[in-house]
Amino acid sequence: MNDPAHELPAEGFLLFELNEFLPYRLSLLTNTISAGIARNYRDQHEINVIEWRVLAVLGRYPGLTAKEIGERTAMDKVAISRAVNSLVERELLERVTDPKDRRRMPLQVSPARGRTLLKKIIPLAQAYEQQLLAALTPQEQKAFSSTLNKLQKKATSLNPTIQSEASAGIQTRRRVAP
Amino acid sequence: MNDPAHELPAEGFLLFELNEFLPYRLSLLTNTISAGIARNYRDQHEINVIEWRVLAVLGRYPGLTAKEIGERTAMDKVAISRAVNSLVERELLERVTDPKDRRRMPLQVSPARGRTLLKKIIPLAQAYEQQLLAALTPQEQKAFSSTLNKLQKKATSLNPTIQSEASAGIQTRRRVAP
DNA sequence: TGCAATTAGTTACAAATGTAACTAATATAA
DNA sequence: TTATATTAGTTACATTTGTAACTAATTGCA
Repeated sequence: MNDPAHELPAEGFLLFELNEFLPYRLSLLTNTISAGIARNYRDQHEINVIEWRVLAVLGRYPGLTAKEIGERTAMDKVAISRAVNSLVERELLERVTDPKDRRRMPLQVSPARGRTLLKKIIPLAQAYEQQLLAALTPQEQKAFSSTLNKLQKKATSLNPTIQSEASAGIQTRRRVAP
Repeated sequence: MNDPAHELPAEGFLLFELNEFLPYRLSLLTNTISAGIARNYRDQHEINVIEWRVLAVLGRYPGLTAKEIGERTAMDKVAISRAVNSLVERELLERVTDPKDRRRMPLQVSPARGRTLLKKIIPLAQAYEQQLLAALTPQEQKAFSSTLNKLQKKATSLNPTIQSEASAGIQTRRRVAP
């Protein structure tokens, strides 16, 4: 805003205001929203946020494997593996082995328990989202959505290493037995 | 029998799209940004995000106690305690005991190491923020900031229990020795 | 073929984080 | 006063999460 005050004061307090710092503000908002949602999922339905996301993605795209869920959601593959195992144990997901490639294990929301749970949770999630959005005018909603997309793109492009080790020649050497 | 389209399809996939779900989108953006920042803080300066926030708040408001930092930042008091101890050990913070109330321990960024570090990190944080904001027009920036505030307010109001146990009569009983 | 590299998913372990209970100091009020 | 409650901060422990290494299956190419 104002000008050549590029120098920080030599003494006294520093000018930086954490509360106006965009990454901090985003983090705070996300935490507030996640806390509310997570508590609800956990208390009412015994699933955590990762499990909810896995169910939601598979509800929309049946037959994805754990790997493909990771590609769609940018969640860690170990986290997905744990969530999937827990959901399969509780019979919320069905898992089969692809006979053409026995490493792949396509997943589906189980018609009985899984789908029933999703049909209960999805409307709750949508209602919560609507309550949040009610704080905004329709124009604000559209602008916010568009801005989120732009920031996501920018933030991704600014990040040093995301997804580079598999491609480049940075080999992940297996144990060497000489 | 007759059917308003309020019902989810009885079979096939469910309509819900995680990628358009606001809480998920916010979480994804925050994680992308935080990952970039955290990596930088950690690799270049050996501090984590909580420690960075503690330093930043104390740089602006010298003399706050751990408790007061918590009130300003909505961070957990145990997390703050750990961050403060680590920073004091590394002589980035100075801690004294308030003689008027010996439970309180006002904190300050140490003039030598602490302030030097902050003067290095603050401009980096600001530069990162500017790179993000460069994806937006000035009008978009203002609108986004305003919308974040509205959503934060709304999300806070929607949350069931935040900060209610200290006030209400939900006593945290100490051990009973009969 | 056959051997190195790659891939999907899991396991083991360390580091980070949350929760509850704790100590020490102060406040309250009978 | 003195006992009870409250407050600031810490500690102990359990749970969650991230990282690296691992198995099993498949691919690719010499």
